[in-house]
Amino acid sequence: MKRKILIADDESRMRRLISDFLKRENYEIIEASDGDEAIDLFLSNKNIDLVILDVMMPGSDGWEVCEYIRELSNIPIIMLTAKVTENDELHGFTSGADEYITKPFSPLILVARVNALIKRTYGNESIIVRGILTLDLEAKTIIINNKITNLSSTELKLLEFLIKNESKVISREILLDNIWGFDYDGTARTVDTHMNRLRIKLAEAGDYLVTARGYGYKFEVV
Amino acid sequence: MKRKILIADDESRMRRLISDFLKRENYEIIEASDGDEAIDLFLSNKNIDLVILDVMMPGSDGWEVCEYIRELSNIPIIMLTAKVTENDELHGFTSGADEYITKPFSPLILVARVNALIKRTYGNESIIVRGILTLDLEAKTIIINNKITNLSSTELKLLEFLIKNESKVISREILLDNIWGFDYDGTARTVDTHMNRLRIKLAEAGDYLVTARGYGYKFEVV
DNA sequence: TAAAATCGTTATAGAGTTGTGACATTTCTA
DNA sequence: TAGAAATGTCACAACTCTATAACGATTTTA
Repeated sequence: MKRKILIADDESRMRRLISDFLKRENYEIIEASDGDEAIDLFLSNKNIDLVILDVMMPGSDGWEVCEYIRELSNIPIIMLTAKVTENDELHGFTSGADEYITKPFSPLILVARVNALIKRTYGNESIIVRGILTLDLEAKTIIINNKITNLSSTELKLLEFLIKNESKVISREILLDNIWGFDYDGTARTVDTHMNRLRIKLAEAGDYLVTARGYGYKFEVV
Repeated sequence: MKRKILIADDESRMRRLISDFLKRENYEIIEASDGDEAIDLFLSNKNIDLVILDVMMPGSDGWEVCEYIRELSNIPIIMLTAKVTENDELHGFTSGADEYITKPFSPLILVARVNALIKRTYGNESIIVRGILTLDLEAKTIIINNKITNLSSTELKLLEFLIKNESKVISREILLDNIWGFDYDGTARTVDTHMNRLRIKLAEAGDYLVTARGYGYKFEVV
């Protein structure tokens, strides 16, 4: 899955620099040129995975943006500080940022920190949350509205596969190949039945399993 | 069990910051505003589990407090240093601290270090309590509703392994590998039989051993 | 040494899972 | 709007997996 990163810096050259390096690492980049735009973009893009904030920006500065975002989410945040002053330290502690990088910095350092933070945060995810649905891969259960339901082996594999291809329509053939195995030669109707059973177990989250008539199915949080 | 942590720092904002983050992790916090108070509080609170000391403090500084405490106890100690100097390193070696964290630091890093140190120090305790079940690894017994039952070697290893992987489903293969050994080539049915025997011994806590059909077993306090 | 405890295996009944076909329902198209 | 195509739903039979008891072999304990 391509991770989405929001960068806020008022210097366009700096944004471009960071953006280029991160795109090379296969990240998707969203750029904001000041603090207020950063907040706007954060709110309108619901699945941003990491935020990089310059401290010095017109309008809301980096600290304000950081605190604002931290109110809403535990998403990892990296602060770019021109020089660490006493003030910055105090800000940093209370604003909830995860990492600090002092300007000037080597882009490679930045990339390394981003990679590390992404991995630390999402690397060994055994619990996947999408909307009101929580999938616990270790416990082999789903939780919806505080109700725990067991998933059978096929159901789990099916749901996991669809979530990992979130928003993409997957054909029955591909589902059969990936979940039942390439040599499996049963009918495609089998997929429908299992989707039906999954929807029943997903209950209020059943709508997340979307039929794409003529193509297959996709997982999408409505 | 709630672990008790003593924090000594002369900056109240810093104390509050650390305290907030650790309380969120369910630690109980005791705050000292200088080195002498830290020593007082350490002596008057007999069951402190970990100490965090700022190096720079009026009165007795962090190193002195560290050495003092180390005379009395092997309790884990984390030092907060403004910047690591040659001198600090030398101090560090002789004062007996377990960890160093350089300011400024991310609160999350601190929390992670504290968690790790707590686990390293107290993680391998010999009495494990889960719900109505008490497992005594040294006595090789379990206690349920005041009734003591002996566990055989296999039963003990099985129960311990499952508890240490609480809430995670463990396959029979992994259980066989970890408890019977990699070279063991018996049938997976053996696990079932032992689970059955364990459940009988666990009596009212038998439900803690949950069958995950198609996957294996997990330990979970209901 | 005899009795008791532990252990691995096997057989079997029962419970959960799965695939399939039949039919109902929805959606698309001419 | 009628018919075709695609999908949803249900029931059932086949299949797989698990719980449990019983047994013999081995080890430990009294």
